Amino acid sequence: MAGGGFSLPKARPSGPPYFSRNQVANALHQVAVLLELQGANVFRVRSYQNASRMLGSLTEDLGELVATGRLLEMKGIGKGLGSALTQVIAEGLWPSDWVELHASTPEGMIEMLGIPGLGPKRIKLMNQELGVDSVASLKEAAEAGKIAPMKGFGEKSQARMLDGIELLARFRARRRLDVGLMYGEAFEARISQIPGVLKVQLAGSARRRKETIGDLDLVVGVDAEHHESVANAILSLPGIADIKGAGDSKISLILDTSIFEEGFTVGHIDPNVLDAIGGDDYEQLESGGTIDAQVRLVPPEVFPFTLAYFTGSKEHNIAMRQRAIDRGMRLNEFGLIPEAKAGDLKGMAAAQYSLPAVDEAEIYAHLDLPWVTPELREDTGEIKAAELQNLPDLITSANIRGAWHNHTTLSDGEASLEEMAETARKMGWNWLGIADHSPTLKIANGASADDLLAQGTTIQSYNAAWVKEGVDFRLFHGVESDILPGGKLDHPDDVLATLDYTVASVHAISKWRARDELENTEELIRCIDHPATTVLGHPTGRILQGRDGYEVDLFAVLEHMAEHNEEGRLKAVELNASPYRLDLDWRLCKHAKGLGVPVIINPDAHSVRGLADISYGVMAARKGWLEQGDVLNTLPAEELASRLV
DNA sequence: GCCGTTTTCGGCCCGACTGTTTTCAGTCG
Repeated sequence: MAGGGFSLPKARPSGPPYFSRNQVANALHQVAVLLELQGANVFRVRSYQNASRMLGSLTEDLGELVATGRLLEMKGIGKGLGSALTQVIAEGLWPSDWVELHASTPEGMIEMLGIPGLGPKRIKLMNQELGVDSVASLKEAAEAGKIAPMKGFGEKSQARMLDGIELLARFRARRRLDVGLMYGEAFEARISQIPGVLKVQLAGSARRRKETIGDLDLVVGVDAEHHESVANAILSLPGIADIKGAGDSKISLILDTSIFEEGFTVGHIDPNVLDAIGGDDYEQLESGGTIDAQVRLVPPEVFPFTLAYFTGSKEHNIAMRQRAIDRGMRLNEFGLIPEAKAGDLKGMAAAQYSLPAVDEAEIYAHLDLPWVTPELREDTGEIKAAELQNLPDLITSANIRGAWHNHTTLSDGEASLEEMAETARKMGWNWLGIADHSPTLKIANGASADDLLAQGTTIQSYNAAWVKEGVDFRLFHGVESDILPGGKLDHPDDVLATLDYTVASVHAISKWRARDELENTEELIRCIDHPATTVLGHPTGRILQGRDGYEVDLFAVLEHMAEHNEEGRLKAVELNASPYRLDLDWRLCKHAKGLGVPVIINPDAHSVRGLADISYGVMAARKGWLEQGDVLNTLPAEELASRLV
């Protein structure tokens, strides 16, 4: 979340609107969390959460919604929130009870929510009884044995809290998608080889391709006669560091790196990314790493229901469940059960009356919907789109013909121009763009104008040779220019004019993070207005699990880019495909698409191996509802070239 | 706090597991 801090932002001086939609959605989320910690009615908490999510996925201008009063007509915005938000946007004043909530809740209590197994109720209780108000003071109290004697707590709870604190310190509780998939696929492969296993599939946020993953969910289909032997076999697989719990249908485990048959390495990481995620300690941390996994064992006829249920998201499930209720049925992890037949039966006992489904598509069909691909299951409009038979035809890796933002040994890449081109061709691409760093970025060995021009000459000669040989492949020549103060680019205009394109990116992260949203937004817009700027590179500078991006109103930036595109000047936004970045965030892809701003997925490869990171970008693009036509990588080389004039 | 072709009150998704209890609350997904 941009900004990071858990506080209500200051109103921008230029309002109204005094706050961006992101800021308001964030504030609502924070109020929901604070209300939980105060022990407020859970449904009241939920309405704040719903409103936050609704605003976060809105594509209309919030200021306009307030000005026209249409905000009050939106589902989830009633009298209370409606007038509060109107005041926030139109007058720049946060409601006094929100301010009071922030003032009266120690920040450490919010941090404590990140400890697995600890929720708002017990945090509140410990705060009242023991004065615990931070992770540090909780650790102290637990080590002193003060937690266990409390009513409703015990020795085990106390020990679990200490374990949880250690986990939080090591991994901030979530892992990047690439790491999660690596563990998940390895575990899935091992389970699939156990005799008696009919099916096994990774579910949860990994299947939905979220940029970070809390824990792994796997669903295993097994006949009753093999249930016990399969459960035992899973518990004795290599790679299991600890067994947290093992019930009849659910096994809860901690996996470590010994799950990988071929060992574990983190591969090449950019120095500036590495710095943000812990520097030289990172590889050691990751090789000593663990991840939580839950395995559900179910009979084969129940498998699709359990898979759908544990794929989530929670919000998507709630909406689906409601849809079932509207049709007189009950949807859960065991089945889709007509209420009239289920009666008072619960859980698995009711499942015998379930409508049959051999796969997820049949479950959706029972609810009059086409199958919804897991990436879209976030309750951000996919159910409505499915209902209207209007789901996007999502981009796939097979649609990708090339990418623009890649590095060579001219700056900080590990591979030569030739090696990069060769690998791209082997991947079946038709073109590749080279965009090495510009001079200001000394840490990345930014190339001088002369070296850049020489690189251009080499590229021309390669292209000429390929034409001669009848090879359907070409190189594009660009640069990744630092965005300098005033939104300026890092090369003279006459040098930039020799290039096919310019990727403009922020690298002076600490400086940008020290400034406010308004200044950063204006600076980016100035840079986008530079005639040579073609692509806005990694638009927020975030490093997942490392650092938040700088604050910027990307809605405003994208709207500005849209104006250029409408007037025929190509201004594309990068979806940086590095699993450490995935920036543009998928949540904003749909907005870029709606505005008509082209997206380009860039691996930002610093080695031949790095080109493969494109797959993470495609996952994020799919999650962001992008279709072939929204993404420049899908264009044939000549068509792309024609967009550059 | 929101919502309503059973509308202004009484609902709001629902089940598993854990650790604490001896009938249940808290947490999670």
